[in-house]
Amino acid sequence: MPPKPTKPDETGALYFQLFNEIAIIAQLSASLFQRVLPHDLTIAQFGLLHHCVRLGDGWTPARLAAAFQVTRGTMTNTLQKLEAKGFIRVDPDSDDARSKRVFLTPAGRQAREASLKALAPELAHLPAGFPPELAAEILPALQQLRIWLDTHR
Amino acid sequence: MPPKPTKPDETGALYFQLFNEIAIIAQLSASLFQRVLPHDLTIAQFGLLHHCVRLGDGWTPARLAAAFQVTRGTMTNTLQKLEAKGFIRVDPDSDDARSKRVFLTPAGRQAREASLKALAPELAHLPAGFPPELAAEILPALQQLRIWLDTHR
DNA sequence: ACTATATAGTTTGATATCAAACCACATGGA
DNA sequence: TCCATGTGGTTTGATATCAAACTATATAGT
Repeated sequence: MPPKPTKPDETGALYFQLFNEIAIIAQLSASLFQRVLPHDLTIAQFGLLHHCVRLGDGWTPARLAAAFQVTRGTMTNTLQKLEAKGFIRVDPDSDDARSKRVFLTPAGRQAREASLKALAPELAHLPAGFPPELAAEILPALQQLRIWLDTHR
Repeated sequence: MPPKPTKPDETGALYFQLFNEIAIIAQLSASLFQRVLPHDLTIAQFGLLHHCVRLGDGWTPARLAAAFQVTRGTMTNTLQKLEAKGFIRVDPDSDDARSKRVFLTPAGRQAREASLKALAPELAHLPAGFPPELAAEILPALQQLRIWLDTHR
C-alpha cells in the first residue's frame, strides 16, 4: 500500500497553520484599516459603502446581510449607523412591503472616496515587504478556499 | 521614465482584494471552528490551550496578550473563563510580585485534545476542494505578509 | 379563499473585544 | 534612599456581533 504524499496527521496541522496565519493577517489588517478610516467608520460600515459603489446600490438589507456573512440584526445596526451619519438612505421597497432598499447618498460616496484616500498611503509602502506579484500569485488559491468554505457551510 | 510593472491604482485594488478574501476566510473558518468546539470553548480560549501545548506553559498573561495581539484586559477575561472551566491554573510569579504564570491543567490538555478531535472531521473533507499542496504553496507568502504587518504596526 | 409556511426587518439579551483609567510593584537615576 | 518612570494585571464603559424571539408581509398548497 503506497503512502499518501503527506501524512493525514500533518495535513491537519498544515490546514491549521494556514487558518491561523489567515486569522492573524485579518486581525492585523483590520486594526490597521480601523486606525486610518475617517468619520469614525468601522470596517463593516466602510465595507458597505464600498460594496454599494462597486456592485451598485438598491440592495435589500437581507441580501446585504447574506453578502457580508452577517446576521440581519447586525445589518440593521450597521445600516442605522450609516443612515445616522447621512451616508446612506433606506427607502421602502415598492414591490414588497416587508422589504427596504439601500441607496448611497452623495456624502456616502464622498466618505468612501475619503476612506480610499486614507488607506492609500498605508498600502503604499506595503510592496517593499510584500510585492504585488506575490499577492496576485496567491489570490486565486485564496479565492478557491473562500469559495469552498462558503459553499460547504 | 519607464512605467512601473503595475499601475499604482491597480496595485491598491489588488491588496484590497487580497485583504478582503483573507477577512472572509477568517470569518468563515472561525464560525466553522466555533460550531464544533467542545466545552463551549471560544476560538480564543482554544487558541490559548493550543498555544500552551505547542510552546509550553508558564507564560505571563502580558506575554500571552502580546502573542495573541489582544489587550491585557482581553487576556484577563479569557484566562478567567478558562480558569473557571478548570482548564488552566494561574499562579503568582515568585520572581515578580506584579506578575502571574499560566499553566495547563490535565483537564485543559484533555479539552485541547478533544477540540482537535472535533475539528479533524471538518478538516478531513477539505482536501477535496482545496488540496494540501496548495495550502503548503501559499503558506510562506502568508507568513511573509503576516510578519510584515506585525513589524510595521 | 384560507391556512400554513417562509421571508424581511427589528429588538433583546448575551458576549468578546477594545481603549482608557487605575493600582501595585519594579527599575534606574539623582 | 527616594523619586520618576515603566510595566503587569484588573476594571469600567462602550461597541460590534450573534442567536433567538417577535411582528408584518408574502407565497404556496389545498
